[in-house]
Amino acid sequence: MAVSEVRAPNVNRVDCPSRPVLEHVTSRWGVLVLAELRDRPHRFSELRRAIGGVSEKMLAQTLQTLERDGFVDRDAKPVIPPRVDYSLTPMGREVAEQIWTLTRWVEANLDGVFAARETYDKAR
Amino acid sequence: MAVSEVRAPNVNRVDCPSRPVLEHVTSRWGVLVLAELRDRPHRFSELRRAIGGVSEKMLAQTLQTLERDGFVDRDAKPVIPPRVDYSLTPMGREVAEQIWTLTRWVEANLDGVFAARETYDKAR
DNA sequence: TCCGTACCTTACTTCAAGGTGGGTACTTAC
DNA sequence: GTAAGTACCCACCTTGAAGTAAGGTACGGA
Repeated sequence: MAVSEVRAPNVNRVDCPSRPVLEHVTSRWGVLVLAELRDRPHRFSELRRAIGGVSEKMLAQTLQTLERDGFVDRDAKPVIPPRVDYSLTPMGREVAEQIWTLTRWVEANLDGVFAARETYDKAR
Repeated sequence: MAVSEVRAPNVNRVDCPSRPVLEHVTSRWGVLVLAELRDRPHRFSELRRAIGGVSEKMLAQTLQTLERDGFVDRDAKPVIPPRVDYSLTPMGREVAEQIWTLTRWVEANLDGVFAARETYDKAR
């Protein structure tokens, strides 16, 4: 074994660097961006129109974070008017697939959640 | 077709009720709680010790939200001192499985993320 | 008698997420 | 000529999420 012990990443550790990464992909807008880019690349304003309620600021911020982490590829063409295409990297495609499954699951099981809430609320 | 059109749930809609649900399961502590409960039921303070950095307040709040949505089952035994066991409902087990896969994926791909960040940061 | 454990709740405070509105630089459509 | 689209960045301010701290209860042990 090596002299310096290399700790395996563990999200349960307060200071584990995997925490922020997980938070980026599960963030409010991160989830929706990844799910949306799953089926095809989008331009900035296309994404903005597709995802209801995102402000330009938050969309730009979210895309930057995801790009920095290596999930999103940004392709800026030096033309006027500006044209920027966002797509998933191979790594991004893997997470997006999982996120997408999760979003579809939630959509499909909404009724179950509502039923649970009714039971819960009636019990008090 | 029926007279009243029933819109299918769509996370991309601002007002779609699936949004909050998705936010609950992908919330900072929600993710970690679900992942932790995946392998076995936990008591409150067990969870608190397992998940680094949660305050009692946030853990209680997170558990309540997940219970109300029907993902977590709360079993409070009327004994002194209080004993409360938290476990996953069948619905909860389905999401937890996905969340768990995601967390493992992130842990396993941390190096890829770091590499991407280095490339990104050096480019400016 | 006071500490410690277990499972919370409430009040107070802080900090970051997010919204708003402005600016840029250029083009096409009205 | 003026408005709108494109893809942002920047500064300001509000809101809500989260942290901190303390209280509450019923007991068991020192």
